Amino acid sequence: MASNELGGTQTQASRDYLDELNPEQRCAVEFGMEDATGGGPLLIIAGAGTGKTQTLAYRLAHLLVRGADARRVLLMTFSRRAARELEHRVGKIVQQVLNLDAGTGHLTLPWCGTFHGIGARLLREYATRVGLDASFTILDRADSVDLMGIVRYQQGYSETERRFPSKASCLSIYSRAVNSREPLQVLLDGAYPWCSTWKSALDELFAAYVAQKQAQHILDYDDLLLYWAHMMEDPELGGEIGARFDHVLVDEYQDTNALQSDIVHALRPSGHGVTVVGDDAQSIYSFRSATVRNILDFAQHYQPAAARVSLARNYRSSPQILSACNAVIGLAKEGFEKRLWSDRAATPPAEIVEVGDETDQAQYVARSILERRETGMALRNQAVLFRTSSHSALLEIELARRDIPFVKYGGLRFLEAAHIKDVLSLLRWADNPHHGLAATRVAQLLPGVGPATASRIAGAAASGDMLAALDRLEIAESLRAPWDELRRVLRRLSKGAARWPLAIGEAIEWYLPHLERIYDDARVRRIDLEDLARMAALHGTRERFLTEMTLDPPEAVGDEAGAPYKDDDFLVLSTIHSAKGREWRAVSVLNVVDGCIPSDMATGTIAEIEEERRLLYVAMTRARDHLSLVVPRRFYIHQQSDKGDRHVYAQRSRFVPDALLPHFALSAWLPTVPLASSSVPKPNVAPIDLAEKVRRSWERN
DNA sequence: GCTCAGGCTCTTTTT
DNA sequence: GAGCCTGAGC
Repeated sequence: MASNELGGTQTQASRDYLDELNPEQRCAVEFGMEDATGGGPLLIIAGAGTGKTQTLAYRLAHLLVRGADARRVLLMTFSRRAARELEHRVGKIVQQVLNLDAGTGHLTLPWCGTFHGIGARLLREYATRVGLDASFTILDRADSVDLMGIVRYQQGYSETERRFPSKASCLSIYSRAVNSREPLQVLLDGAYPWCSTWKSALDELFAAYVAQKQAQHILDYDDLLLYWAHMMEDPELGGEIGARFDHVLVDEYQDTNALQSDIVHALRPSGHGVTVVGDDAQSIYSFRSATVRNILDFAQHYQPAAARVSLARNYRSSPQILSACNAVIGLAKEGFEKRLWSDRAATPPAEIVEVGDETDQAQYVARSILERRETGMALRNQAVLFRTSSHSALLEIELARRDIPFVKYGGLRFLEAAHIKDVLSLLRWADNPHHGLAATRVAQLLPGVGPATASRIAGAAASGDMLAALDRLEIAESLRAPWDELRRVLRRLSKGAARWPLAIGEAIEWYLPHLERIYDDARVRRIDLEDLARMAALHGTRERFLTEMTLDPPEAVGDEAGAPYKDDDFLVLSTIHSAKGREWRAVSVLNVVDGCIPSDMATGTIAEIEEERRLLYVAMTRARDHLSLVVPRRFYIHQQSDKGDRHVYAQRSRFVPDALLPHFALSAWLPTVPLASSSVPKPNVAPIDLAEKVRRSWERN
């Protein structure tokens, strides 16, 4: 697109647009520009709110303005949302600098996306050269767990007396091993000591899991990186892929794992044209094998060492909020020493609010959100963050009760609902006849078909011409009608026959009778299917729809689906992980107590606890003008099988010890006394103010 | 070979 | 409260 026009259009007028940057940012943007290759490796340490995206966008724009070819720039971000935003910002800057009018068309960076997304693209392109089927299907996490479960069962590890790790544990061990590139025994001893004795059994299990994936022409998330890394290790192919790019930029480098850093290093072994950006204090993805060592050791990886620029001026938060953030991260054990500073206008200090229990917490938060809204702060400028998706359950009820619209990020996804997976499985099976996992899932929807029949059906489908093979298959007479229906829809969906997006309508139409039969709440689920159909229409082909739904699933409940709601004002609820890179004027953090932050699932090792500390830091640094940490004193514990529900007293999070309290304003909040307990007449009660009551009836409460 | 009931375990964060 | 495994009954 615009890249062609960019070559040679370098102008003098473009110099002063860098004046908007502060000296450190400018240094990062201009680094190595005297060199046609963009200079040696560069590490940008960008603290929270220091204009990281801005700096990266300017550096990219600067490269393009000075003649770099947009098609030869590889930009990897953590999420698709971040990729889109960067692309948009770069386009705007370039357009302004070169005085292109809006009609010139938007600049596109064709190689801009997540590691997994870029990996998938390269693998499809090089599939035939590396022995893959170019129409491979990508397995999402839940499907990977299911496949691991099947293999686990086939290998005979599911007999209970042997107490073998669960399918989910098996997959997470496998995934950790792949992404960290650690030998299995080392990984087990370090992170899964209770599984250490299963080393050789796990070796066998994983070998079978890999064989199954290959037989079914499917890749899981880890494979997208693993096969890519393997391609890079081949001298010829690796060189060829590396030579396609002049510049490699990686955002959120603190959250990359060993496999990803190997890929980056292999793309450009000399480090020329490599820029990585990140903040070690915000590393929160070690459960996905991300290692903060990548960023801590990046500079020394090269000879001579990579240049390093640190951004410490914070543009986001008020000095009061920042001092609380700095205090919390100041207690961390390791990291680049840096203190963020801000000269924004003063605000009241960050708050710690004690409430009675989680019910009070929900009331307090809902109420304070409405109060701020009354002062003119729109709901969309406010967010509520929490460690675990379920922590917001009570608040969601309270918000619904008060008619406060919200969107929730993180946690259970749309795609994980059984009825969505059923329909997607049908499409995936039609797309990839070898996909036994999808095939067995679909076949078992037919009443009277269980695992045995389903696996016969899947086996037949994988052998050559799927439709002919299924026609030949012997199926019990009692299954005749549903079996005919299934083959009919498969024929209509088969490659070539299916027009997109009409095909999804056919798939849903076939599925509806099964939906009605299986679920009591079929009507609600049917609405989800309508949403799915709408999303499908936004993608050009079936293959792209299936790939993108897996790699970039709709992030929020209600996201994408409800276009008419887009203009509405709504509150954001989000897990802290999903809040990365975002900011709001007011942020409330729920359950700032030990057991939630840090999660009691993550207090085993010092490294885990340190990561939980960074998690709280990430949550706090999202706030611009208002921050409150909510501390419920009493907790109801459900799901403790033996004694039933009980409640426990919680301590304020260990990450905010008494010594840090001077950085906060402390308060306690009590719910308004319920009417019943105040109904005893008190002396000197004021007369009932009916006028007040009438006025109040117009207030939103 | 399919389905359903009953007893067991585990419970986070996500591309 | 859900998911997993087993075993009884059809």
